[in-house]
Amino acid sequence: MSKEYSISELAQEFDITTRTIRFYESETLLHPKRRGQVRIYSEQDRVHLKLILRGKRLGFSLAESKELITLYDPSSQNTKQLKRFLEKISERRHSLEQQLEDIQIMQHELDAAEQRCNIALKSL
Amino acid sequence: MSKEYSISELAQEFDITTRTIRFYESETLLHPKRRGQVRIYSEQDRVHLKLILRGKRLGFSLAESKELITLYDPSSQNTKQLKRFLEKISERRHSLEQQLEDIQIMQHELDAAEQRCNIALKSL
DNA sequence: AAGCAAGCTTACGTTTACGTTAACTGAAAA
DNA sequence: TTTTCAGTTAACGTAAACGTAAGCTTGCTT
Repeated sequence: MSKEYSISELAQEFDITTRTIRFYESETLLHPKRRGQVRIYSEQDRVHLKLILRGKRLGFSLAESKELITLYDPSSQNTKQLKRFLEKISERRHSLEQQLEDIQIMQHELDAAEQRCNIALKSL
Repeated sequence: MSKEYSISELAQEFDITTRTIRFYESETLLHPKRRGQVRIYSEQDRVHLKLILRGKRLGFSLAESKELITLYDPSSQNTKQLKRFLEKISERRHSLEQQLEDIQIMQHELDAAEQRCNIALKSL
């Protein structure tokens, strides 16, 4: 049996609140098991949470992250679904490439800004 | 004299609404001139708008983009300010590097998901 | 002169992503 | 046994980022 986690373990590991984790569940992004009424998280759940948080850092909405998780799920789908998923993947790829470009531009701008600052500092 | 833009010109160019542009102004991220009560945007304003939208794509809040614009402004600052700016630059750089890593991971995941989809499609 | 498009202000509405009590439960420690 | 702690549901609150609608002005254009 794979490892199990409590809600506060995950909250600590990822530096978020338990409220946040429960909220993700209420938005059906997570589906922990229950022992009585207490939530038990599997390794899969943990991976899903990781995906959500990574998505967040990339500016994805929860709805988008939810899609990503579905897309990540190797469960059975029909041809039409799979083709839609491939389209989604392509969309995401474009978005990521745009972000990559944005990041590179920003990094250059930060370089330039830093230089200007340092020059200004030296001239004081 | 550098070029001037109307609000709808910019809205069209960047595919946003005029409401959005006015909102950015109300949040003091933009400072267009006025001809009467009509807003006139300079090339600088356009660049600032560009920065804001790039920030958005990277998941920055408007407050953060506002900082970036200030940081981008080569106006006169004292030593303390400049040092704070350098810190901010360093923070941003870390954030961008994290994002870069996230993007790369995601791209690999998309690769894998795409493969799985294609394999599943062929087996039908 | 009349109308229409583009712009303006004001203000309330909406969605997303949680924060924040409140009030309860069950297990464990003192 | 009492308290404490981690967990639970339910519900209302909130900040950010605009959307939307009303009602007004201005500058063409027909």
